[in-house]
Amino acid sequence: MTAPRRAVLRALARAQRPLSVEELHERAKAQHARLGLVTVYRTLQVLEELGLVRRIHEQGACRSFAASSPGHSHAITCERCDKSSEFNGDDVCLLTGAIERKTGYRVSGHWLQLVGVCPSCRKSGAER
Amino acid sequence: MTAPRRAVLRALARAQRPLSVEELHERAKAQHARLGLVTVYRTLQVLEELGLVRRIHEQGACRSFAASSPGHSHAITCERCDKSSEFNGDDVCLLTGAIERKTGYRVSGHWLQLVGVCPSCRKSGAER
DNA sequence: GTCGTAATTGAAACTAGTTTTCAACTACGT
DNA sequence: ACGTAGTTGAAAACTAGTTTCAATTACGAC
Repeated sequence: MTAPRRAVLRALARAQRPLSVEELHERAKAQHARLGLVTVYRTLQVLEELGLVRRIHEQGACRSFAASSPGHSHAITCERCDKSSEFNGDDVCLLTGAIERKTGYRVSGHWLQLVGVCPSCRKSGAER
Repeated sequence: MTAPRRAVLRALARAQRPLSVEELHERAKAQHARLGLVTVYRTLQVLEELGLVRRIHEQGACRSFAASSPGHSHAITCERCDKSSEFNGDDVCLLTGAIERKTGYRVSGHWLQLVGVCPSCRKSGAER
């Protein structure tokens, strides 16, 4: 555990929304000025393997990352402010039985990404 | 609707698994020899907007595409042979209520990608 | 505290993937 | 057959991500 890695972790932990590698680099440099972009990539790779970070899949590319709690969970991202939260994913597991029956596949894994409007944007913005 | 586009569509329609842009280019060239890679990119973009093609999101990058039927559905990909199928996604919509209560977000969209073992691989391979 | 080793770092070079540019070409309605 | 708007492919430009390598750093053994 080195200073550069701590800087990346800290920037990720503080973020309220998924960050691209570039953004993360910018922010983490506040903690550790001579941090290299390469180290951000490498640190993310390690953290992803450890399950501490999740990649956020979006429409086109999938280049953003967010901190993730251990255990089975999914992310929901606000379409207005990009803020990202997690929720427990056990409900989804209940669906696998139905899906196995429908498709004939044996389901071994899944992931789900949700988009919505977060509570504070619901208050401030016009309700649809 | 031009010959190059037809070639791309045809290669996609025939594929039993998601294809990368390169693979698609290779296969579509069988129909239209001097097809440019750029055209494949452009055609995919158009088809994606029309909802005829879906991007398959995988562990690391998300670079494969598969034909998709219109309407709300999700993809499931076989982890052994990569074959990809679709299924109706109405079940998942039932979850949004529970998720809205849990997170406070208003859910406006989602997508789900599943991984599993397809029927024919289940037969041939050793059952776990 | 000092030493040694193995892992980590950052810069630069490199590769892969994707987009833009632009002149030539093609589909399609007139 | 003609005109026009949209499409095409090659090359160049660009972006994201990876590899290489010498210098640096963490950390356990002494």
